[in-house]
Amino acid sequence: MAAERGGLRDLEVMVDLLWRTHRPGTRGPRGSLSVDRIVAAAIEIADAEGLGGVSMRKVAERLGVTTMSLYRYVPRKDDLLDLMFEAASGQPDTTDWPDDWRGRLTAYASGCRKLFLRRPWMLDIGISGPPMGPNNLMWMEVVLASLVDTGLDEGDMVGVLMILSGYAMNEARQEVSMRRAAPLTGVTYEEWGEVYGKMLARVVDDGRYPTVARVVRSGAFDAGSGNADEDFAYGVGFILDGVAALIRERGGSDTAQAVRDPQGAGERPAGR
Amino acid sequence: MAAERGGLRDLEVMVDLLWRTHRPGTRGPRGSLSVDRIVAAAIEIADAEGLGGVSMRKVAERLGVTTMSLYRYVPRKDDLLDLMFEAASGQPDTTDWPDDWRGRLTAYASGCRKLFLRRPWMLDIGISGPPMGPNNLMWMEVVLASLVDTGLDEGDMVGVLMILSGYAMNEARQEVSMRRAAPLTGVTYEEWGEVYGKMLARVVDDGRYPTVARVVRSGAFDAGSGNADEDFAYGVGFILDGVAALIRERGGSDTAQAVRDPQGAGERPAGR
DNA sequence: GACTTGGGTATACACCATACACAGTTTTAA
DNA sequence: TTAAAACTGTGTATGGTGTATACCCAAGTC
Repeated sequence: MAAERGGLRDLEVMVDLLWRTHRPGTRGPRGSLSVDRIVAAAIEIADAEGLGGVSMRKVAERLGVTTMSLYRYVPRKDDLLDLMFEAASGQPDTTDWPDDWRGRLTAYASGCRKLFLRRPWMLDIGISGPPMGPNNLMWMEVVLASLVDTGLDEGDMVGVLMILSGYAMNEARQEVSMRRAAPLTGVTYEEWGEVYGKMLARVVDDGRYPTVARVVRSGAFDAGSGNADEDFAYGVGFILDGVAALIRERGGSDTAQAVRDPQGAGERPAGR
Repeated sequence: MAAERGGLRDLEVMVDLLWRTHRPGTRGPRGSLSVDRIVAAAIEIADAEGLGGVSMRKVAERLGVTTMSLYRYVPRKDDLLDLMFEAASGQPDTTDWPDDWRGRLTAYASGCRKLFLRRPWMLDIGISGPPMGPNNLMWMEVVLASLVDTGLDEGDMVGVLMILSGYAMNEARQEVSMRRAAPLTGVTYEEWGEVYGKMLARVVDDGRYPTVARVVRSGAFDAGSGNADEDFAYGVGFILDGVAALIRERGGSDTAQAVRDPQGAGERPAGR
């Protein structure tokens, strides 16, 4: 499905869809459907069967209407997918976020990851552009706002955002793909590292991959061996160390922040 | 298509496919096709029409055979996609890579990015697991090997690899999606930042997104305004600064490496 | 020679997104 | 009051998709 995504798409229309800004057009009969109901139905299916289970037919069926009636509300299926992504993102819940930038960015990253782990199908939707919906923009807002007092300029902030969100998405994708493979291959997520190692061992020990072989043997790929959450936090901490260094370089008030830092930043979990 | 990827898949078979290790089975007639030819044909189509143009029928047509004959060589279309990804990756060309870890990681990242920009359809293939093919493993090998003398342990090395490759992929994805949107929306990649800003301005200035509004106004999103390559290099440099800090923390020989560092690491391009 | 194995084919199925024309309903304009 | 216009949902149709199944035939083994 992701193949041609982003190819043909009217930006203005999409923005109207994302923000539900629509001339109601008071002429004809009031529609029985709504973008909200369609998206909700599609999300229910995706939650139950994965993104592959989402077809226009099935969405329409669930709503008790014909397939084609959906097209009165959504121009193309790909647009529906974008709307699903936006809706499933929801507003970030920042109620128990700490006050310092480091804590907030940590919370953001783990919030992203949890979201993707809860709704793995979101990872199957190819992002067709920068965030434009209210929810995704709010996620963006909370990150950027966390960095606003650090002395970083806007370009830095965007860079940090991209690196962090990219990492969260990547880690989630990795974990999800392993969990998905589990049912058939019969290897659970926790055993994956071992299996991966065995798989590679059959093939890698020809001297062309000495470092890979060494790393595999070291057990560094045993993803689930330790706590996956800890591994993730370690990676995030690593990135945030970089951010701290950048802040220092830009002459920002890093020390003040560092003192307030609640987690042992450079410390990495024993398992890794 | 990407929906159910990784769901049902026999790992052993896939490894055999990726490494072309197959009992030739000398009994029946020698096949006129081969995995190589099939993958090559599929890649030609993807290069010309994008991943959406790749169907089993069209691949078969191009090879002058029936659709179903392909299934004698490739169990499922998703497997063919994985094989395409592996084949298109090719072996990394490290001939003019520098010797220091920083230079090598920089070269790796930009090699990744260039690869994805040259073959955007690779980004549309959902990664179904860790790298297992000879080419992708070699990419992994060259990165890990670059870090082997830095004092980082294996877990660190894997973490660095994931962050860096994830960033490269993400940046490429962003750029590709903008370029793809260009034909219809009429906005070129270079104008995207401006358009994005205008789009958001219509909707964002309600006080709920003060930081986003500010960042948009600052022009930080004007992706093409400066040199995209420079922007990317800046992000990579930022990550590598973090790596350097980690090396220092682990007691590795960072100073020696830093001296050999060919690029002004912390320096960021003016455009950003 | 009989038998096994595997390659390529033909057919068929279920499903997909979506283009198009139309019927019914509601509001607006004349 | 009437006619036009706008809008919603339906039915039908088109041209695709991945792949299961059964088949025929060539090539090697016994």
